[in-house]
Parts: sequence; structure tokens; C-alpha cells
Amino acid sequence: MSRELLTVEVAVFAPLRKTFHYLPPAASHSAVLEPGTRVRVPFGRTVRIGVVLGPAPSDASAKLSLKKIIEVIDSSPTIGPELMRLALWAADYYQHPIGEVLATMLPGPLRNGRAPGVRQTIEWTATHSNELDLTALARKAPRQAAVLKRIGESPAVAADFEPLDFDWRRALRGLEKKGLVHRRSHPPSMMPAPVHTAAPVALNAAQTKAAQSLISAFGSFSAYLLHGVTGSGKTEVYMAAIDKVLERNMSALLLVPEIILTQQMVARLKQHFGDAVGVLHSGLTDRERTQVWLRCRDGRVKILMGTRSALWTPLSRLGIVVVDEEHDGSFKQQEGFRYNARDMAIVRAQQAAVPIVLGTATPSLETYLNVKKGKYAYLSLPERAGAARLPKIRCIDVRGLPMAGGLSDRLTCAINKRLARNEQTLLFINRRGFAPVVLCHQCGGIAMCSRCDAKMVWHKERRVLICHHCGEQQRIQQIAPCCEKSKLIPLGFGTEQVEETLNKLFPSKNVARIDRDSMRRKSAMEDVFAAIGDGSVDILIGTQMLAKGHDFSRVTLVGIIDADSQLFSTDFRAEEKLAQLIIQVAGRAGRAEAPGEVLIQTHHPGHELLQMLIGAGYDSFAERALEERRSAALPPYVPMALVRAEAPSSQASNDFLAALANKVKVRGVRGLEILGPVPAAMEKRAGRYRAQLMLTATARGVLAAAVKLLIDASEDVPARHKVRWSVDIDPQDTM
DNA sequence: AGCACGCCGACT
DNA sequence: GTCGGCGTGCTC
Repeated sequence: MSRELLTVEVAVFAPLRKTFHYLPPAASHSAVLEPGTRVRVPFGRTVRIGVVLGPAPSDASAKLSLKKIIEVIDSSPTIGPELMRLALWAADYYQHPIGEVLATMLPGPLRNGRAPGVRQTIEWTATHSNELDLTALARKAPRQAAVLKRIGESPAVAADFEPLDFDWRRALRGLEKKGLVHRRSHPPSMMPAPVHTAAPVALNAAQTKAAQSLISAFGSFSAYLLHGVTGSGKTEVYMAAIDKVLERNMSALLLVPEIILTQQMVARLKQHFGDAVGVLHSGLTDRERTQVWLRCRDGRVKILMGTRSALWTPLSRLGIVVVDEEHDGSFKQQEGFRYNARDMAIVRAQQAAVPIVLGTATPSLETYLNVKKGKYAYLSLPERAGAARLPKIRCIDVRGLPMAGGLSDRLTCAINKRLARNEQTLLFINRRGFAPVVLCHQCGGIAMCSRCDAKMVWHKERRVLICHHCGEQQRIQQIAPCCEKSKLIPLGFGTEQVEETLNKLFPSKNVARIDRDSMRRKSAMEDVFAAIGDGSVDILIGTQMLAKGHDFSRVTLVGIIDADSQLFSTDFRAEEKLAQLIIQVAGRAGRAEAPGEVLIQTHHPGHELLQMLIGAGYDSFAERALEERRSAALPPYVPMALVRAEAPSSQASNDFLAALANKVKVRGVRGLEILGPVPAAMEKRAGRYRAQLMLTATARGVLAAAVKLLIDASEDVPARHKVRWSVDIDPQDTM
């Protein structure tokens, strides 16, 4: 074999748009250097981790003096052929360095070259050695007794003890010492395979039809929009399809937006599928994440439910992909490797030749268009399960109405009615804190962030002013040292203020607030949701955080306190997002027999979007919005890319982007439109000045070529080191 | 991204 | 005379 054949091409974990060639380590045989294998390599003066892409092209390394791989970390590829293919596709589509793409795909420890240490699973068995006296034990050591009771007849594992809200590990140690239990550990692969015994999911006619369509599509790629209002039972359709996937001994990938808010779905899946369910979300430790990843790869997890990054998890014999709430913006990663997990899920399904279903009550305009073009099949669940009816949506024209702390008296009146009937109310305002603007009565000054073009938000409870963009905090006293005795005047209102108003208006009622500030304690969320469930909360006030996923069965009134700020945003997706929010929150009301009502406070009740949405529904709104996008030549009709730059000076960002734009313009790409450079909507953020270049094109290929050209051209722009810049393909927002 | 090389200002 | 500022260039 020739020497060249042994050299391999490696994607080093560095943000470089190049790959590097290495010789195998002395002791190694080339056979183990398959694509996807992790290696430790000398890189400059340091050592880095990288992934083997394949044999190096024979001519490429001729004139280079090659270094040797220090260590081949894996005995078999950590990134299998399917995910390697997806990674290469994504790196090309998003024009992102392949090394960084591969690095983001892996859980932290694997990214750092740690060996995938498989944790042993420990099983606990009761010994029953000497007919123990349970009542005596219960008196002396109630916790140990409770743990022992859990073990019962069959061996128990950690998950069985999780519901116990005390230190059960300690109790187990105690029991072990007494010889009442003993442990046995085995590698997970030795654990008995999870048996799927659940009864079939009960479906109504529409659900059955939808599930049947998915099931009949098994074995080849096809995409579906499952369009169903909240409460129409999309989850049952997924579950019924997944049941059939499991019957074929295949696995399922289920992507969701924000898992903390989808606890109900996790619970239902676990109840139905038991141990075959794995969950990945941002709350896990590195270790937990790696364990789930390994369990998926080894086929122990058959149904993986997770947020964005779960997309990159290896699953043996993938049978179906589900993206729930596909319209949600959180599927798009907003920094680094800016991929859209929903779009990549389509590609993954395509490459794996399996069906994919996108579920939502409010399809994104991208998905709508794909249905119209016939690229996605349309499945709908028109009814709400059970007797529940959809709520009425109405505007409150607040012009000239008396307002208290953001609440019009008409809204207050509606809340009062619910309180009298012992029903719950849900109020939304997309601003945390007490007041978004603070004015000094003495000098008229408005508290601004020193590092951003943004106003400081008053957080009354914490007695600070906070910048919501960079996190900077100022103690209240510091804002206007010249006017120490001055009264501060709050302008506008946030969740804290609305909460205060509600407490004043309804002193005998319970008001709960849900936003990032009130949920800082880890168990806060569970506590509040429990309180809501048992009816001890009368009014709930919160940010969008509240709009996702959770069902509140006793809510009959939803109030949107301020729709106006989103009606007139400069971002081209703002209206779409607001429409989705309104329909999504409407889905939170009136689940049971009691019909719900949605009230939107606005100064512009005649606004076309609101009229359309309320009068004709989301579909009509979407048709109309698509028409506007078409005439404005915006996505989804044209592909778009954004080049973002930030630097310590406004000029540096601007000059750099202008230089890039010129380099591309000189080449005269046909069908390409370059807008900018323009300053970002909030130019200064965290002390850096931001600007952007917007590229649109008549076709994907044109856009891709232009972006490639631009990236190549950046090499000869001397100012490139003065700015931090990135390419964003299919940007979620253009601010 | 690191990391070092390299050429100009204030210090034990 | 040095220590260190961050501009520039490279990493198989």
C-alpha cells in the first residue's frame, strides 16, 4: 500500500474552514481510521481533537510535511455514517466550518475527547433474609422503610426511587449495611430490553386517519404537516405512529421547543413507552447528556424526545421523525453554528428514508408554502378532543379607556367575572420587571444602559435597574446622583407591575407570576404549576414563557395586555410571531366544558392582522401574510442570508461589511440582491457596534454561491481581524 | 479560536 | 535597559 493512502483528512475542532492531513500513529493500522473516528492531533503548538473525514486526496498532501496522529480515541467511529453525511450536508448548507459542526454535534465530554465511559446500571433487590419486621423498621427508619417498600418483589433501579423526595441513596446505604438489600450492577446492554406492553392509544376518527397516513408512509421519505389546534390531540397521533415504529423494532426522534414547558408530554410518553423513552434538554449535566446519547446509540432508547441539539443524536434504525410545534423560533440556534433543527430534521429524515411529521396549530409560513407547493402532505385535526370548544378572540379598544397598571377596566371586569365563577385567568405581557422605562422627575433623564442602546428596566423586587440585553445592573440610587431626592417615574409596565396591580385590585385572590425572574429557583416552576393544577391560583401573569406547551384546564380567560409593541416591529417576521402567539395562548383557554375567551388590549383594533386573525382565523391570516411576503420578495419566497458583524467601533463593522459587499458586487452575481451594510436595530449591544448585510437571491444556488464568494473574499479584507462576524443562513430575525 | 512572533511605550 | 501592549499570521 502506498504511503499516501494512509494519510487521512481530519476535521479539527477549530473554527477554521479548512481540513488537515495527518499520518496514522506508528502503532496503528489504517483499518481503524474510518470516517467519524475521533483522533487527538498536534495542531500548531497545541493538541486538538478532531474527526477523521476519510483518506486524504493523494495529491493534496504531497508537498506538506505531515504530522502524526497522537492518538486514535475511538475503536469504532463515534459519529456514524448517517450523521457524518448529515454533518457534511449541514456544513455546506450553513457555510460553517465542518470541525465546528462536528464538535457541536457531540455532548461535551465526547467533544473533549473523553472516552464514552458507560455507566453501570445498579439494580437493588430486597433480601427477605429473615422475615424482617417492616413496622418496626418504619418506626425507627421511615425513609428506609419507604425505600424498601419501593423495591418490593422485583429488582429496582434508580428511576424507581426518583419520586421519593428525600435522600433515598442514603436510605439505600443504610439498608445495605443492615443486609436488607443487595446491589448488582451490570452494563446497560445487559439490562433486560424494555418491553413495550402499553395498550394502544385511543384515537378519534381524525387522529386515526392522520396516524394511518404516517404509518403507511413508513420506509421512505415523506413530509407531513399535522395541523391541529391545541387540545386536538397531536400527541396521540405521534404516539400511535411511534407504537408501530417500535413494532418494527425501529426508533423515533421527537424534537420539541422548550422541554421544561413540556413536562406533561414527557410524562405521557414515559407512561406509555416506559424505559424506552430518553429525554435530552438543557437542564441536564454533561454526564447525563452523554449517558442518554450512548443509550440512544446502543439502541436502549427507542424514543428520543429532546430540544434542538437532540437532532444530532445517533439512533439505531430510525423509523420516524417528529417535530412538535414546528413554528417555534427556538429550533434555530442563534449563535455559533446557526442551524435550524426543524429544517435539518427534514434532511435527516430524507437521508434516512423515513417519514417526518411537523405538528403545530400555527404553521410557520415556510411550512405553509411547502404544503401549498405539494412538498408536504397535509393532515389536520379539526376538532378539539372531548367537548371543549375554541375560545372567542376579541380586541379591547383601549383608546381613551381608564387604565390601571396596564389593565383596562374592561379587562378587569372580565377577570372579575371569572373570579366570581371560580375560574382561572391567564394574562400575558412580553416584558419582565416592573417598568421598562424609568424617568427622573428632577432632570427628566431616562436611565439608559451604558453598554447598549437600550433603556434600563426597573425591577422593583430586586431593587435594581437591569439591561435586558447585556445583563448590566445598577442599584436604583446610582442612576441619577445629581437628583438624589428626585422621585423616579416608571413609564410602561412589566409583569411585576401587573402583578402588583392585580394584588391591589383583588386582595383576597391568589396571583402567581411566571417569568424568568420568578422562576429562578429550580423547583419554582413545578410549585407554581402544582398550585395552578389544584386550583389555588386564581390569576396567572407571565411572559411568552407561559404560552408554550402547558395546559391549564381551568383557565377560561386569556388576556394579552399589550399587542401594540409587536404590531409595529421592523422585523419582517413580527406579525407572524404575534399571530402564532395569539392562537397559541387561545389554545390555553376553555379546555373543559366552559367556553373560553381571549381578550387583546390594543390601541389599533382595526389593524389588518388582528382583524384577519380574529375574523377569519389563522389560515386566512397565513394566506394573506404569504401574499405580502411574495410581493415584498421576502422568505419563504426568496432565500435569505445575513452577514452580521460587530466591533468596538461603528465604523469598523460598517467598513468591513462594505468591503465584503463590494468584493461580491464586483463579481456581478446575477439574481443576487445585497442590502446594506446597515446598522442593527439596536446598534450598540454589550459595548459592541453591530451591523449587517442582507443577501437575497432568486434561487438557493445563487445565494449559496454568493455566500461562498463572500467568505472567500473575506480572506483579502485586511480589517477582518478587527471584527467578529458570522454568516446566518435563513435568519430567524433580521434585527 | 489559540498561540506566538514582532515591533513600540512606561517601569522595577 | 526590560515588561507588555495587541496587530498579524499560522495551524497538516
